[in-house]
Amino acid sequence: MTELAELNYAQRERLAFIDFCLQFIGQLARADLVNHFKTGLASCSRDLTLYKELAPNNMTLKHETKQYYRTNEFQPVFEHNPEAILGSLCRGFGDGISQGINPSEKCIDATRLIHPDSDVIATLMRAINNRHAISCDYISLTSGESSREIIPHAIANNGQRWHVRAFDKKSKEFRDFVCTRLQNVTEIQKPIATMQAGEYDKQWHNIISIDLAVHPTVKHPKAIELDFGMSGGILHLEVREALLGYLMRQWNVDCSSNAMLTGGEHHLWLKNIVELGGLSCLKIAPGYKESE
Amino acid sequence: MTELAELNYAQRERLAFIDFCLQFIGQLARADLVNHFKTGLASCSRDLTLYKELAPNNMTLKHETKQYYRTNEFQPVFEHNPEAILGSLCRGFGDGISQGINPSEKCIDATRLIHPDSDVIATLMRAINNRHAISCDYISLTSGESSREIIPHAIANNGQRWHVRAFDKKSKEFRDFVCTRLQNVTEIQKPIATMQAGEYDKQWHNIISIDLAVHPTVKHPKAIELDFGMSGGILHLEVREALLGYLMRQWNVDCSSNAMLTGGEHHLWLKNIVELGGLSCLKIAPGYKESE
DNA sequence: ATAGATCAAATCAAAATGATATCATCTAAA
DNA sequence: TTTAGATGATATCATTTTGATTTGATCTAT
Repeated sequence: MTELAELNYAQRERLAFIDFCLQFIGQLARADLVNHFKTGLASCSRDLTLYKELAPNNMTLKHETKQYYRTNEFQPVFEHNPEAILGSLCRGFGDGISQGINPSEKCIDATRLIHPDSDVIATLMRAINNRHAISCDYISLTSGESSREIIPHAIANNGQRWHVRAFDKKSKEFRDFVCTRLQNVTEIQKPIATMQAGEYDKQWHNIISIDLAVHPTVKHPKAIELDFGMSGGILHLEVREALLGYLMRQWNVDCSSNAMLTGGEHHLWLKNIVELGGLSCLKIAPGYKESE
Repeated sequence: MTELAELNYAQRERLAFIDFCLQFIGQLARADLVNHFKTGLASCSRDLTLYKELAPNNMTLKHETKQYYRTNEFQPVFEHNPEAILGSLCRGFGDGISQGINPSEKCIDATRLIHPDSDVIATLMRAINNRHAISCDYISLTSGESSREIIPHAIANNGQRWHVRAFDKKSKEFRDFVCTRLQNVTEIQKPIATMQAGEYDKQWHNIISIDLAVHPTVKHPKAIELDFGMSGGILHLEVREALLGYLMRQWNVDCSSNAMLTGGEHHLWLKNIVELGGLSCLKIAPGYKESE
């Protein structure tokens, strides 16, 4: 009996592809494998035979259409990560290499309007890994353009934009910089000062426990419980302090102390806001009042 | 001279991995390849030699650290899609198969709080491909729980949730259903009526041209122009009518006729709102007034 | 009935891979 | 300073995987 673990990387990939197509498309022909992996026809037959050996009841060949079909007894051989599945469906699989783009008409991801430059990302990531500073020109929404030296230690998406978390030499504190607003980014090839390293970014490393509850104005709370996979109407999360405000804004979480926001767009309420005490990061959160 | 196109899928994948590591991490050791592809050490040496042949100036071996380093003359051999890059960095590459999860500390994607069940997605996708209806129990925010038969034709992410676009037999029109609010989903194995097919979903197929402009209240418009890659302060988009409202809400686009919203959270304004005429899909858009 | 498409299975040659041994280079500990 | 240990390169050979080709089966469409 063949075991999955015995197989090499390429073979497992092809079997995973078969598994995926059956589960999420329902059918599969040899030509699909040839197209995707640029492999020979004979290989496809072999792979299909191998898959049948691993999961005899997962598919049947219909000669009418010359395709394999998923059976009702289908049991996935591979665990497919839900987020990754949706990504693959949207992109039309890509080829695993350059993520080829055959965007699907049937699975459409949210429109991303902000696309960081990949050279900027590359330079940032290398600086992060090398523990180096970068010099750049930054355009702030409040103060406009200026040259900066910053020491980045992480990149994060706040739901809309990609930010880089970095020590800012100008203000001498850790801050967020929007990746698309960085220009002329250059890695500075020398060691950084100790206190500028990511380890000293308190707000980044401080993990905050929050309880999100269904907002009391919601008429059918079960819908929201299902959305967020809540048990007992509560979603418990552990969040970096530096990212908490963004999260609240992204999910439109009512951060008033008594869930007093109305308007219908708030599905969630930050239940333990009072216990958390004052947090400057919540300034941007819906309904948050600082002086309480 | 070896050409990229001559190589097989597995080899190209490994070379792409080398290329990616150099560009986005800056360094690479044989062990990284062994870990990722579960390959033999000798193979790694072969792959590295092959990569050197393809791009002689992209990396140098430093014996001090026994690693290869990206040179300043680096020219990527593969085109890496920006969105895919960030995904790979966040997930710690995965293994291309089950998208193995070694979440990175240095690259953090936005927190997804809503995770559609992969069996639901699978059933929906198969029904879409097979042009079949499904039966399910749906919990609506406004009207609560009910059994439905719907004919799905696409899945879309509206920035927060995954929706399925489907003909609803109950209301006899095309509507959006939140994937996480579907329960007991079953494919109905029989042909659908003509008018229920996706081709007849007018709002889905109607493509609307919109012009987004930097909101007049923004102090440093260049920051926003950079974010959205605008030329001349305008971002032109073609959007499905069915998704337009979500897009406006996702990006907080001021949809009032004269960009009258204040508050600082609006970076964009829908400049050609007047030309568009009344659109019911904009009901949920910030600042939209129906009777004008 | 027949041509055409697609699948399966078998065979053989070519290519890729894994295992192993030997050597080189550099670091870090003795 | 010397030496052990880690990691890299390279070469060789056996094994495995893959590609190409042929033959045969099944079904559709004409």
